[in-house]
Amino acid sequence: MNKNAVAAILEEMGSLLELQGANPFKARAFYTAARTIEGLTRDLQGVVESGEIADQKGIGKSIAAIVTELVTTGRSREHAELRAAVPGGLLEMLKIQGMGPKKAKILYEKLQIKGVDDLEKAARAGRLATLEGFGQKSQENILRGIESYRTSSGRSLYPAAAEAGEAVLASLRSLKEVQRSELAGSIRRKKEVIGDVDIVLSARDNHRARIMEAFVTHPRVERVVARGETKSSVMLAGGIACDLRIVTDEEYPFALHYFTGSKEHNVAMRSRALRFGWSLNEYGFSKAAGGEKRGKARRMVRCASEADIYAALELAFVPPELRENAGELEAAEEGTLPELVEEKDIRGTFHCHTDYSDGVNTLEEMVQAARALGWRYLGIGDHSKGAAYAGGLSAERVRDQCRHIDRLNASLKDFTVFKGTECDILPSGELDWPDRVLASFDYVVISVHSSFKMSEADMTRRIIRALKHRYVTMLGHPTGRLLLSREAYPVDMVKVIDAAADYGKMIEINAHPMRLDLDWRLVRYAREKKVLVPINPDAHTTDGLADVRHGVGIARKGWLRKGDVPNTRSAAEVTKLFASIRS
DNA sequence: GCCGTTTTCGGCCCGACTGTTTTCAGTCG
Repeated sequence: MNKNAVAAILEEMGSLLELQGANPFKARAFYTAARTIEGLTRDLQGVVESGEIADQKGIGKSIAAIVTELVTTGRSREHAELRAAVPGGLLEMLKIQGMGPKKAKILYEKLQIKGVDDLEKAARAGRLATLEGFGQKSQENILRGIESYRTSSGRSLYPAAAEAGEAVLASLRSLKEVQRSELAGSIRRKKEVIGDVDIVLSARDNHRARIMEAFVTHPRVERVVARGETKSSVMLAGGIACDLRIVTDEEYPFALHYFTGSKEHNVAMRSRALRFGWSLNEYGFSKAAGGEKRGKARRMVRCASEADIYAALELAFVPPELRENAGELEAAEEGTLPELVEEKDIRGTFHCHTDYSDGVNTLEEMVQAARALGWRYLGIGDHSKGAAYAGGLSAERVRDQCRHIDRLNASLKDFTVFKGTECDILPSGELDWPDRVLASFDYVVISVHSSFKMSEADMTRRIIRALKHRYVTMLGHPTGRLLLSREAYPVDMVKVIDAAADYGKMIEINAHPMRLDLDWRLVRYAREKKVLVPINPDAHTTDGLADVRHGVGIARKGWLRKGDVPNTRSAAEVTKLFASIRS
């Protein structure tokens, strides 16, 4: 059993424990362990076999035994017992907004409700409102929750959520009452998948009502979920949830920090604050209850910025992208936080399309757009012949395009167009171009565009075989996730990254808004394995080139420095890099 | 169930909002 499956089972065990009314801290221990397993980049089986599993943070004797059992036998007795004790449908009910373990438990015990369908029937029949602790409003909210659960996954890709959040933020910022404001939450942390949009702003107390009114009546708002003086929640068009929090300007740095998260980072920060004798919340530091017992209380510190909060806890400022409690606090304490790659470091990109295949714009238009971004080069990667659905080029058209690029290069000053291809990886792992054609490019991107339904083992073998090919430069859209609603094809990315490290190949971060598919943990793993990670927008239009910014966000989240991203290098250095990968 | 800068017990982050209460529990982030 692989780590994602193990993590999912631990997660489920946490929920089952909550549904049983077990000690909530016990349930939390399972959630924490799930997160730890999920974040492992080493082969879980190896970690289990060597016995190092029990050394992992948040995994003790009991959970180590469960994980070991899961990895070696594919099942866990304890999990099976929990499953037998709690109807599976209750787990699904927890996904409904406003429905937690306590309510689910009551509904099961009093009304024998065992799942979402039962719940809907009971609510429609008005049977929920008769229960103690429930009422007419709860019943209506539950019905609404069921509807939105069924119509949307409740999660968006980063680019869509960021666009919606920026639109709402921009109109709030136009109000003169607003002092400081920012998108917080997972958008600020640049997660590839976003649960909701969080906005934090500061204003004087007597201005809050007017700002809150502007927020809940914003044109993008479809429904107001909750409305208070300092906090409101709405549903934006497109099923994107959005929260606004208003604080005083003095509280602002604390609120921004708090609502940026992650939850795990916050918990670690609060624990650290307690060691200083302080309690940390979204409003500031205060003397911890029983502070004298926990440690000697120090003088309160006023903080004008997030950096001041970290400084007060004797930490370097942690960039939002790193706040996952994945080693960033230790690095901040030691002063070893990385200098992350920035958008301004990008000097070109390697995977975009022109009207030779399925792109919209001409070669010249794409080059002009790249120059307008201040770039120094552009790599073209139109589709190979087998990609008929995407206007794949014939060998003759490749020759035409190469000559076209030569002519263009001769006319350009201080700008280089690289000849590339996005070559299909055939189901066998062979490439869609013969070596003779591959040799005519400066570099080769390879991608899977067919036979998505292979087993994980076969897909992994297929990709690794293709990656090994001498003319291959980099792997394109590595997990193949096209849309959030459609799962990625199954592939063991840890093995693929290991292979890329062995063969000296690169793996792209595909920054296309619908295809932001390289998880930050894998990006970080690639860096640890010294695999170079170019950021490619997979642009099909001139506008699409600017999508590299989404990739930069994920790169930063994966702890990438400038040197880890080859498209921060000069054209001459890139030319050398391509040549060295080939030799 | 996990953990340890007063360690093998006794904590485990903390506050807003909602809906149901008449002082609070549940949920969420």
